Amino acid sequence: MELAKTPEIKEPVYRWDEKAIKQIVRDMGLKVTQQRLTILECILRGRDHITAQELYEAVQAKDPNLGFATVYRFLKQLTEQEYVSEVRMGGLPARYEWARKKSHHDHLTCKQCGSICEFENQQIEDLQEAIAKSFGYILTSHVLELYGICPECQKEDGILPGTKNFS
Amino acid sequence: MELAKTPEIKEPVYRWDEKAIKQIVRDMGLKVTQQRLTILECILRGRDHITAQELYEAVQAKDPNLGFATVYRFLKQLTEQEYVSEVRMGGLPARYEWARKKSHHDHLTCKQCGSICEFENQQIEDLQEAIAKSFGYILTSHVLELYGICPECQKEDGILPGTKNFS
DNA sequence: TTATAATTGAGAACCATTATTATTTAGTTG
DNA sequence: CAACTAAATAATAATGGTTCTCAATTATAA
Ligand SMILES: [Mn+2]
Ligand SMILES: [Mn+2]
Ligand SMILES: [Zn+2]
Ligand SMILES: [Zn+2]
Repeated sequence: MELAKTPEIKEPVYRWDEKAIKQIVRDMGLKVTQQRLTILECILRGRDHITAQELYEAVQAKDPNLGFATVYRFLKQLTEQEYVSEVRMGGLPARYEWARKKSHHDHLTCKQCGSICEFENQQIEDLQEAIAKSFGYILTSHVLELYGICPECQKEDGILPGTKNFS
Repeated sequence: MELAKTPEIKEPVYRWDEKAIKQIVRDMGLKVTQQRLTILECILRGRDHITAQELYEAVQAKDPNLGFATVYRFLKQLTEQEYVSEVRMGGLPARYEWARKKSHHDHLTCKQCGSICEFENQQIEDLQEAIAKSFGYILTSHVLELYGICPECQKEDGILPGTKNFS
């Protein structure tokens, strides 16, 4: 199931205790509110590559009063300050991941079931730089998303299209 | 201004006369309607990397009755049958280009003014294949978009952020 | 020409995201 | 601790791109 040959350098979960989480919010120059702590907990301890909607649902479980806009607002701030990074695939809703526990990577997504592999490839990164330079551009960012059919879905001939486990 | 070191193999414009355009629609297995001819004319003779909205406006100039949904509908069919390809950048509106006059390419976009360079790089394509294979995936498609600052905008220190010429 | 299935235009619906605003609250200052 | 103020929140409306619905129209095959 978990075929992610990830290059992720995962910091252990206990790194993210109450105190550490509060410190993140302070470091961001924002007020420490229970809402922000709850949202951060869900991001740090929940699934990776989460959508705003999914995050909202996770957060709801802990605090049913926590509003919808608050999740989006805070997600935006986290993205701006590069605590999380936003992964956009086609016209689909954006997905978010904690950016500071992994090095830069791109994604390979199964079109059938949605499972995601992370990879990094310095050769491609270098080629991108070279291309930009050849046009006289200063490269500031890039999006590289690969789509395909994962080994699981190749086997089963893909009759489980609703599974969608964006791991 | 036009710095696009494009690899495009442009077929001359006169290739797209009335007859040829009608034939495209027939080849698609669709009925030949004046609306579809008008839309195709605008795609084939108009600017490249056009948005649905821009296309709609171009089409409006020729036929003010031609509806909005018709443009989207036909664009989708064209995309499905790979007559045009859809380029999505982040959360921005999709842009479309006639896919059958150029070979596959990716895009380098200026964040400031929006000008687009097209490039193809077989090395990157090969690496993508290799990555997918290494995870056991069958690669079906990919998105590679580079973003940066174009030479023009580097000069002028970028005080013309509204220019947006998605060439 | 007729029959019929495809196409159209208008507008409603949709969905992710952002903006607005009145109310509440965190953090500071005394 | 109490008072103050700027920041944050929840609810809700608005937005913008895109898709859907459906009654009316039209292209094509027989
Ligand atoms: Mn990732
Ligand atoms: Mn192009
Ligand atoms: Zn799969
Ligand atoms: Zn530029």
